[in-house]
Amino acid sequence: MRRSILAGPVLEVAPKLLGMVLRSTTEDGTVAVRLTEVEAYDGPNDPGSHAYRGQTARTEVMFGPPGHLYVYFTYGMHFCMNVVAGPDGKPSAVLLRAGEVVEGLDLARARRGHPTPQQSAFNQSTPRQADVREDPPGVRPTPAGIRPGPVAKRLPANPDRDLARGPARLCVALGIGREGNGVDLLAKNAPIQLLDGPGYDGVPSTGPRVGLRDAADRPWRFWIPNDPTVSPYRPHVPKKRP
DNA sequence: GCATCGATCGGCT
DNA sequence: GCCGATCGATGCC
Repeated sequence: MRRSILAGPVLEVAPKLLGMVLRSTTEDGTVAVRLTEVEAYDGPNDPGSHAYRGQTARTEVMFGPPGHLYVYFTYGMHFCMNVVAGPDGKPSAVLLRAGEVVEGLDLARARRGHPTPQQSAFNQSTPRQADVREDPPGVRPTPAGIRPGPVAKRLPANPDRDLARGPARLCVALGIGREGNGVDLLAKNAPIQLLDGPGYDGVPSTGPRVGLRDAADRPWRFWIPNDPTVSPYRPHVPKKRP
């Protein structure tokens, strides 16, 4: 992974991050994800960017060189992270919104509070007793003894899909919080690293960024089409007045 | 100072 | 689909 790739215009950098791998190592172990969904934020030209109104203590990392990690805290409980892009001094960044866990699956599951396959009925033919729910009236076993119905529908076919589906989940799966802010992702011994990975050859899908009030019309979200780990689109919703 | 609301998520209806 | 949680950055008086 070369820093010069990240130093270009953020709208060119963002799609290039698709298919790249972010790997994080803590005392608990290593988790790596292949990035499947990102959003571009173009600093002073972009009302949706945290850097739109100039540099603050929170946003100072974005004003530094490309390839560093900008982590921020939001909604009183979540962390989200960006890869700083563009040349030194230009505060553009790419929000990492989702990925597929490709290493450290068990650790990622534990951090996200997902049961391991051994602990649950996921993907097993015989559900444990606690997962069995009462059938609604009218539901009967088929002649083969298989009950279609709420139980089968409530258990997702692939729970691992959700491990890093969404920017805050991605941070949890990788064990990244405040202390990740400012880390140089291209440094040789950094605890969090951006690696070339398999890359992505196809044409990314694009659309408006998720949950923004301002500049909601700019199609600066990029994702790998048909990838199940991409998060669902949500428009901005104004809060209700008391 | 104080009020507002967010680059969200999980639980519940 | 709707709602509440929870805190820090920002903006207005």
